[in-house]
Amino acid sequence: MAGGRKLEFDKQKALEAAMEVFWKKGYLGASLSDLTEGMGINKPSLYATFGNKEALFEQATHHYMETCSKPKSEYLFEPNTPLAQRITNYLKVIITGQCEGPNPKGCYISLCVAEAAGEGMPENALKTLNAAAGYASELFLHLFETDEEAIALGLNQQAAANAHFVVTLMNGTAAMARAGTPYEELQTVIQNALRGLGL
Amino acid sequence: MAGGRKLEFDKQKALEAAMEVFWKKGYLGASLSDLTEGMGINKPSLYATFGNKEALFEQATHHYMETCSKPKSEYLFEPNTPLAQRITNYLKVIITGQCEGPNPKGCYISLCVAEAAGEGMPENALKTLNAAAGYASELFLHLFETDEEAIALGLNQQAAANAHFVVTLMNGTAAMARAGTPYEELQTVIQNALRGLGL
DNA sequence: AGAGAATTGTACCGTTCGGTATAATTAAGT
DNA sequence: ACTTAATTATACCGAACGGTACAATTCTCT
Repeated sequence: MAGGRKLEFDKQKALEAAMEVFWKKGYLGASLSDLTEGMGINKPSLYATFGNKEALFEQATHHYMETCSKPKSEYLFEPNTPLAQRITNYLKVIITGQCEGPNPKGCYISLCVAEAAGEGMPENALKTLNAAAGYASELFLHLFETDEEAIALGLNQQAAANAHFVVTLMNGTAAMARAGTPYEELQTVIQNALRGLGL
Repeated sequence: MAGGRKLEFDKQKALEAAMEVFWKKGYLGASLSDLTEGMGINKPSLYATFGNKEALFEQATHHYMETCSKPKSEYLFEPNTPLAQRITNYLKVIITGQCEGPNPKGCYISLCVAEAAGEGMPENALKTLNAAAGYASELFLHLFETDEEAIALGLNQQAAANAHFVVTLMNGTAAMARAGTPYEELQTVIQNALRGLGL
């Protein structure tokens, strides 16, 4: 006993489109008109499929982390690769993602976190965002504390400070990329970053 | 032949308050209700005194640059002080301003530039913002190209790249500060930054 | 074919947005 | 005291906000 009209759009494609809208406009900056237009559906379909704006944001944020953020972390743990090379590769692909390609410039998370500090963001959206925001810090903290070469180089002694440094720089490249700085100009900071870590 | 009722508020105090509202909420995020409430005046007074939201933003941005941004640059040109010390002092006061005090966390310009990339910002506000955004880059470019000690250290050879590095990091600390990172955790990046410059 | 379930488009809800018209105040100059 | 100029408070404008009711459409199952 079932039936009913079929969905006329691809749920995953629509979520991807919503992610791009939030990426470009932020949570508060993205209106329902922006979203429905970008997703190619109308409001009742959006609400029936994703709940409401806040729930859609949570799903879009999760999608961003899973498809754009987390996969890049593999570069940091590539076997048989010197630490400096791994960090270089990681930062290169991060900055590339911030500057180039079809996606909006900058970092989805960094933008929305900046927006969130101005208040006006609903509670669940904040929780989702805070969870995502801590990911990069924990990633580098874990790297500097447990990586064999990092320990040999003494980076584990000030693992937290070193992790803060890299994450801060990545937030900086995100801001610069969003402001329009091209990859070629931004990529040079990788060398400074490695020197700043003593590599 | 004059006369008329006296202004019941301090123009400069009101502009200062408007600056804080934009600093906290961004341009689009700051509603007229936010502004009038923060400034302690009502809408007709705001429009009579400052023009409209966009004109008020231009004046608030100018006020920010003159009172918060530019004065700190003196630390970079303090006589009889080693370059590393000057940069350290500058970054310390910058990060302090981003993390502590009565003002909103982070950087006014960095926030609004991030907002501007999402479109929806009026033209004159964009122009004002772009002019302000280039200030820090030019400052460090000028420092690395003309400072005696910088030249002796060879920092002028890659002056643009080195300036980009510092400015990128400052945008990063602004983002971290806005997200709530305290001064003590953020201040450690200064050492990494100096090492990254070879100092 | 017909009944029931689900999605669609349209039109609307109350609220807030940036901005303003109007009229009541307050002051200066004659 | 009276006119005139400027600021104040209130109330309002059309548009856009997030969200929803409703009816028409499209499907599956009997």
